[in-house]
Amino acid sequence: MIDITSIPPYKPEEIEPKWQSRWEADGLYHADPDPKHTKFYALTMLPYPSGDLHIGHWYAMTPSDARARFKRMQGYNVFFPIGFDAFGLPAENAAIKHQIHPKQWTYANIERMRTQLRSMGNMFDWRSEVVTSDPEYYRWTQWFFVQFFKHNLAYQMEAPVDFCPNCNTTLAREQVQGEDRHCERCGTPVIKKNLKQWLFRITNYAEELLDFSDIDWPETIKTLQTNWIGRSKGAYITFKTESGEPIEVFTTRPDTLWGATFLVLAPEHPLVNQITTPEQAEIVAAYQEQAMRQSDIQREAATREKTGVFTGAYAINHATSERIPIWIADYVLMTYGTGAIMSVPAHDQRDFEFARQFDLPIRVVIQPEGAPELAPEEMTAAVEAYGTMVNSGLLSGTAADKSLETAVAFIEQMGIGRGAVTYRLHDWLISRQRYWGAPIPIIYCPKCGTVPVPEDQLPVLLPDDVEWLPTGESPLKLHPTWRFTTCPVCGGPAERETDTMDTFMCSSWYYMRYLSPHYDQYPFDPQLYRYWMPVDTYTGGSEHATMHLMYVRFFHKAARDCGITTGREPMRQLRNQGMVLGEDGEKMSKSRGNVIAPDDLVQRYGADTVRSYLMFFSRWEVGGPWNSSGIEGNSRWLRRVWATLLEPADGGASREVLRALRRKTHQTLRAVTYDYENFEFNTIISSLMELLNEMGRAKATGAFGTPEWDEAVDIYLRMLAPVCPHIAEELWERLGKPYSIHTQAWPQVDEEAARDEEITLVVQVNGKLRDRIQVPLGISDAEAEQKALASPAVQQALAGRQVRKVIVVPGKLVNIVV
RNA sequence: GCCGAAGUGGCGGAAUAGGCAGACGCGCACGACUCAAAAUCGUGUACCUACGGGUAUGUGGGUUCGAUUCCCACCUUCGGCACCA
Repeated sequence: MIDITSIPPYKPEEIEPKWQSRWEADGLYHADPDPKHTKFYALTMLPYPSGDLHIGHWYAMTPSDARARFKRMQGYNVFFPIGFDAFGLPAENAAIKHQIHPKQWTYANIERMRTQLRSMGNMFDWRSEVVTSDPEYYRWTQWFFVQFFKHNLAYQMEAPVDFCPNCNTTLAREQVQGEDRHCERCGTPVIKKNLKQWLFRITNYAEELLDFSDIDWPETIKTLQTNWIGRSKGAYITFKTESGEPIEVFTTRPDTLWGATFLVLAPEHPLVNQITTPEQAEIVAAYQEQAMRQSDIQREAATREKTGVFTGAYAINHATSERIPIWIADYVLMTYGTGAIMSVPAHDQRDFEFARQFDLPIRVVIQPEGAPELAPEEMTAAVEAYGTMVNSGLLSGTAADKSLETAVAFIEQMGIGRGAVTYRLHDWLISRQRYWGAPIPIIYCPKCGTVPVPEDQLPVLLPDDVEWLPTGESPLKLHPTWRFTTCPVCGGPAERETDTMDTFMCSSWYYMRYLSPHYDQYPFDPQLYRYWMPVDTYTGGSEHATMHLMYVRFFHKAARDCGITTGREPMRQLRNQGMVLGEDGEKMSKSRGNVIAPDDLVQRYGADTVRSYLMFFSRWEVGGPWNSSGIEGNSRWLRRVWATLLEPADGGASREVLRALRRKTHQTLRAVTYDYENFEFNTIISSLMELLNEMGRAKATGAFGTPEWDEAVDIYLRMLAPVCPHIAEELWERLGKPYSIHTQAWPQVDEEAARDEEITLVVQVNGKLRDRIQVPLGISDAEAEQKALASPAVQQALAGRQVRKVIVVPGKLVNIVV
């Protein structure tokens, strides 16, 4: 009899901290360049130190860690670093609310989160840790700004910009979201403010950003970025006012030029005041003011009635030599194209509505194929389809498929315009009127103008002795001495820029700093850069699609053009995880009381169980609601792994049982290898559960202690190690295998062992399942057909009917058609 | 309105993708162990059935010997965009 009590119980609370300290002490996860191994840079998005590691962090990081471990066992030299995106508003809000310095708040949170992160048992190389609010980090953030400034990729502009009245700062276009145009961080609707701000020329890279050919990124992210960039092909066309003032418009339909019966300018268009006639001046001014106020409140839905006023001025349509009126209307946006349009009411719905509203002429110049002949007075909507050009002078009769290029050629020949491409994308506004960020390293000198801080004077340090006003105004502006300095060029008195940088700037290059976080000659050690870059796999949330994930691509390309980086893209492969919801299916939030705290789970079940459940409960890219009883299943599974592998049993299994055990072991290995590679984490766990069930059955029939059993155990632990690193290490040791399992090689599939000897042949009659018969592998089609027809169940289903056709799918199925 | 993703048992999901629908787990039911309970182990678990079989992967069509998988139309949910000329 076997003495069950001799088996020690599985105690994750003991083995997990034990192994974590041992791995740490041994530097097990340190990655250094090694020419003998292919490098693999695995990266998970760095967390913001909000105070507590939440289940979302675990969900993002655990599968990334498991896959990094898998890659390492496959023989890659894997670098898997971690850090903190430590600048940002919450720290400052805490400062204002609780009278605690943002630095103190941030660094205390980081300390706490480091401990929590360690409890996950990830293979982070902590030597590479980066904190973006450390002066030795933001020195180089500022340095990048200076390089961009020198290469004319950073510039200052005064314009109406999006401003969050709650966060008290300007925002980039990407950080304004939704129909009500609210702040990405706090949800408050933004307002427009006329301010002088720093921007990066991301629009220079619009075309290159649309090219995803070098990278393996999810289609959804590529689509979101493509839509955000919003490329439109068309033409610029210059009209002239009667007094000879040029007005340039952008259109995607140069083929409709002959139908342009009026022009519309945005109310803020700089030409408006110049061209407005004295009689119209008052009404135009009133409209401008109203439009200004309206954009200050909120932009309304697209369905609202068109408004606008006539300027009194006329322009000449060079194509028709016609005199056409110039209007202003708020449906034309100053921020897109040239802020002016040619209005073609017959072929653009918005222009149509405007023309009907104000009784402006409508002229048909496109006749779509198959449509009844269009008559302006009968139209109830614009016809936007392409078609044959009509009423278009020399170009009349041009077919739909040629109309665009023919029209552009005509316009260019006439010298009134040119083919062009515009983008919806705006330049990246990086100025923030906040304290807790990297100061923009610029000095304003009354004599020398705008001067970058010399590189050897970086970083521009944030002063510690600051005070917050309840108004939320940046303390840097109010600091008694900090802003006053001397000009680095002439030495005269000068002032510092008091704005800090968007924190997305900090997170645009951290993957380079990880390589050498304390290197003080350059943002990174070039030798390490050559070895490790680019990032091979990047993981994180898809909510960053048009922010971080676009900025980081821009940044890398811009840095390349400054001669700093190489390669077109920073991250070769991207995968996004979904979100863990509360048990009620809603987003977790303190106010809802549905928050699942990972620390509690670790205490109750151990990190390995939490890890395996997170990888098991849903498709990783989808996520879903937490289930408190679901995790019990994973807890049971690991206890069963423990018992099945450790508890001895009697031997004496038959050859068939052992053969079947080997087959299942290697089939599982094949499936699990595929799943790790392809981010299909949930089926890794179910395959491991299945194999354990099979091992349990084999053990009950005497497999324990046989070479086949030992092989199954060995392969099992190696497959388990990336998901549950602690229990795998502990069992590995208890079974007398050499430390550490995490430096072992990934096992090879023995295809011979994995091969089925018998297969289940599915027999259908007219596509309906009638029988399943066991046949040897490699059976001929004729034999399969014969066996299928011989089946009594099939004979019954055939009921004596004539067989018309038999389809045999080798190794799978026979379908008999009658 | 435009762009994109997704709809499979009571629940999470599987089916490497035209070829056995529901793997694995949760839950539930029954049984074993126990004075009892918990834990553990075992068995069962899509629906209907006149026990022959029939019906099922959001709905309706289509292609095919065969469709969760491909095509068309529609419905629902989620995400993005918002008069972008």
